[in-house]
Amino acid sequence: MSLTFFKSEMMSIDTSSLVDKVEESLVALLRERKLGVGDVIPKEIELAELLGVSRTVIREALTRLRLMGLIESKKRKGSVITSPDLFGMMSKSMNPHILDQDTLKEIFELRLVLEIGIADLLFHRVTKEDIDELKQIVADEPPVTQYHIFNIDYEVAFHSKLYEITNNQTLKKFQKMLLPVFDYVHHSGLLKKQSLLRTFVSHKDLVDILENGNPEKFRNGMRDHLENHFARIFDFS
Amino acid sequence: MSLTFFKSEMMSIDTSSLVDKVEESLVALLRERKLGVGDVIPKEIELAELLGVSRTVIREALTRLRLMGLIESKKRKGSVITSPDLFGMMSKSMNPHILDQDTLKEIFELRLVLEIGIADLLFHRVTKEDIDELKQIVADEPPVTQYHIFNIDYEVAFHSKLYEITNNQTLKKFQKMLLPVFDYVHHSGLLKKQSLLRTFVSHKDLVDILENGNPEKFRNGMRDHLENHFARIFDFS
DNA sequence: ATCTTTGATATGTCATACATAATACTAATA
DNA sequence: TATTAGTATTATGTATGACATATCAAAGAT
Repeated sequence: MSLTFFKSEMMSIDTSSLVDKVEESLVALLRERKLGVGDVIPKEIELAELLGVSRTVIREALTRLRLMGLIESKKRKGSVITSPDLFGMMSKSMNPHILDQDTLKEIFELRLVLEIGIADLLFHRVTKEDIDELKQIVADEPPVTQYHIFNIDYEVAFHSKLYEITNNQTLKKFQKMLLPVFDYVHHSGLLKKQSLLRTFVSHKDLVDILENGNPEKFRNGMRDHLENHFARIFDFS
Repeated sequence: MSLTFFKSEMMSIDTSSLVDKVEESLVALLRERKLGVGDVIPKEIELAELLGVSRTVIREALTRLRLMGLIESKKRKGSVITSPDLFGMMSKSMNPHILDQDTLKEIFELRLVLEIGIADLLFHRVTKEDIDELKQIVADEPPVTQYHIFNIDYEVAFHSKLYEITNNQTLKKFQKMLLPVFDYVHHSGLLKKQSLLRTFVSHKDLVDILENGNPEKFRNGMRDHLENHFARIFDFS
């Protein structure tokens, strides 16, 4: 037998634990039985018998599903299937103090990408009320000084509202999760200091574009509005 | 005592389970002790004693951390802290068959947002080799017919390469995770059928823009390239 | 008929024992 | 001496049984 044979054999050895397999089995089971949101799944002991493992393993597997937001467990009632919260879990590990620097910077970039990319969604879904609300937010902002020192609260309020307008909950949750990281990176020494070269497209300008312009203009406006951040990214390396 | 008193009492009752608390305690513990990637954490029994709970509870809590990608457990060695894989967990629940329709559509949108938003990253980081590779991919594609029936494989190859050029691993992983969902939504009856109105900006056009144009042109080009998808989204509701 | 109590039930927690795999240590062999 | 084979140790993985607790439902009291 050749060495490569052994290697391929080695590679194919199942390194997953029992719980891993049970987890898969459970997901498969749910799909098989076409169980949807709201349906209760068999109780732990039954599952243990069905799959031929101990309740401990079942419980660990169920814990994972619960963690994924796939099920919710209630005493006496059992576990019911719920619509998975994609970001519920993720947000727990989205801790700036734990993430490494590279990832942090990448998340910073990700936010910029999103803000520019949502232009079309915005224009298609924005309402008169949204425009009014944005105007109100802008009106409440302190006057922009020459040095463009922005208040993080107003910054968040404005951009959060934009995500809201997209009417895309997934996107909204995603942004909410990214926020603390963005804030952290912004204030940490991870990126080059702000250059403050010139005055950029303001929030007010963006609202104007959203009201009277088109997606293309908005993308360019947003790109310019974020120039400060982009400059910090690109200057770093 | 008034009713509202009772109500507020009720509300403030901690509904979280022991495991929930232990989980928080553990994360706090790690941060407190300033444990970084690679450090081993105390063994399960020690943690059980330290926090005054059974090993079962500790294990469930550790399972969660492991699931978050915060730690890795090895027999005999114990558990060591790892750099959390933000999307490792998420990708498990990113199962088209499990997600509800609204979320699926939102993810579909998310992909479009990303592709348009990455223009600046692309232009800042693209190399001559990348351009060549893209040209090669395009050259291998079958001729685009009038009806714009695209082959999903070539589609994926091209767009994946774009994400690669951004040199943003987080973004890349994110895209990889979104792919199956996008594919699923594309083929499912969730969205309106393709309208096939006209010929759009092709992959080749995009490469040209990336080579000779600027971010703004690329964003517009990509927007046009994706017009088909956007039309399906916006026509739905 | 309504409220209270009680009991049944399924998950939550605990304790213990054993299995398994990876490492460290020891001893045998060249 | 160095290398290998075997053995012991150790921490996680799995199994089992017991009890705690919360919730629902039915029986019972008002």
